[in-house]
Amino acid sequence: MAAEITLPPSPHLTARIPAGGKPGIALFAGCPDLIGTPFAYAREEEIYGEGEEAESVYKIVSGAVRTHKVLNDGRRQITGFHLPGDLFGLEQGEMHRHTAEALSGTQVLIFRRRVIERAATHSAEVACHLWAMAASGLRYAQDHMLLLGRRSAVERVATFLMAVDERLGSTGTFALPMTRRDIADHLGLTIETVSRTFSQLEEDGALLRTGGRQVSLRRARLRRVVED
Amino acid sequence: MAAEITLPPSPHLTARIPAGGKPGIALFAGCPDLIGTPFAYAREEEIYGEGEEAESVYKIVSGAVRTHKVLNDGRRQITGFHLPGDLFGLEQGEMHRHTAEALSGTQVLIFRRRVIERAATHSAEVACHLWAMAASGLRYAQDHMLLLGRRSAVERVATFLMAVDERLGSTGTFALPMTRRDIADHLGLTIETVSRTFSQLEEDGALLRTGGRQVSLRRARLRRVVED
DNA sequence: CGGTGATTTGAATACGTTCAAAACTCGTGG
DNA sequence: CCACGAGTTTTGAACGTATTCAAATCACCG
Repeated sequence: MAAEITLPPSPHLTARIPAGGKPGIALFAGCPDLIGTPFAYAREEEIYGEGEEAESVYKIVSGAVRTHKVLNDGRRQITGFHLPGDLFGLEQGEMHRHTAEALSGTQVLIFRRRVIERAATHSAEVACHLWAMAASGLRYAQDHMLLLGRRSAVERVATFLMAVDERLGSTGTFALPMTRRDIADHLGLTIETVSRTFSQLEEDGALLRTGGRQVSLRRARLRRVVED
Repeated sequence: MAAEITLPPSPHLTARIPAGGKPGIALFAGCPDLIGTPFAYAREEEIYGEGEEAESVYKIVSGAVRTHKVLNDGRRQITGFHLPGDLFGLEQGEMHRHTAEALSGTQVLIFRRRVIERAATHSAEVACHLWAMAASGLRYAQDHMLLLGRRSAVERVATFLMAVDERLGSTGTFALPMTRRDIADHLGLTIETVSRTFSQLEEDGALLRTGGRQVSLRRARLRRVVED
């Protein structure tokens, strides 16, 4: 399934690339020696699976990726969505602790984990970068724990929409890069509840749906829903 | 409230200290230059608050600590419990992103964050330690996301009991160091649901309660409840 | 334009919550 | 040593939010 051909980049996300300057092929801004190999995955293609040996680390050039964990009966928790510029698959340990799949056609740069790890043992700068990455993931995960443990369905969906808007450039109008199922599995809800909540938010004038995944947010109203 | 006197260490937790050898006063095993100052907190005392400047990092010598986040209406999510040998309060950034409080009388070693951060920029070893800490926190948080987003009340409580047992030495019999409210706020439940779930697990023969917080686990049965 | 998968909507159900009160623990003082 | 009292935990009953099961509608790709 993996294709080395260049896939057409997903239209709603590529706009972000220039925001951080050209992504280049280096892992970190100041580390020209950590070079990645370009690669591409098709929509819904698995990039790596939970339990596999963590050989590679990925940086998104275009497209979008989800990472998740599953229980043996199929219940799934999406631990994160990753957009252009984001790194994923960076584990500290030999194994991947979740599965990664492309949401849409996705171009990445692939780095060898061993090389990065070795660089970290020699360079405090690289190691600090790795620390920063892990710390930022930790902040996100802890915020999400609060959302999953203590927020209602409307609050979860409203929070999610505002977060996606911000990561997509804060235009207030965008196409969601993921399905209702993905949203549900990220927010700890069912697709039906997510759908009903979208409808409710639309009735309340907190958003507008114009066909499919396209949404326009009324940010002030959404903020009032979350209210913290 | 903060006291420099030596408090009697909490009896159910101190047994763990020898497991990792004497904790000493250094932050990491191989870094004798990062020295901590002993300090003690009383039961229920706040160690630091969300939003405060993160001046210090703490390593527990005896006792136990919880860290949490709150919404403005009081809903609380406990992001972690910390036992002897554990580090907490290590942020990457100027601010604490949660509140830390002592569960019982707790002795800690205090380190200056600035010193650690500066050491990290010079020493790849220190920086790698910090990465390892953050990565281990991230693994825990992501596992907990799955629990909060996708597991039932019984599964959450059973998972929690097994995890506490393991951290307390895998004896199968111990006193829970935290209240029902703390457990509830960690598992995204109410105290009533936690209590009812304990009762149900006892009926099912998965555990035995002998007064207050003392429990004896039937691990095989608990494992069957979680079943993954 | 047809078909397939995604999304929305509806009705019934279930799980966990809320509100209320009883029972139990444990520290304190008589 | 026992009794008291405050806080914690347990139990009960009614309720509500999100889930489940089912079906209709919509969007998009060929």
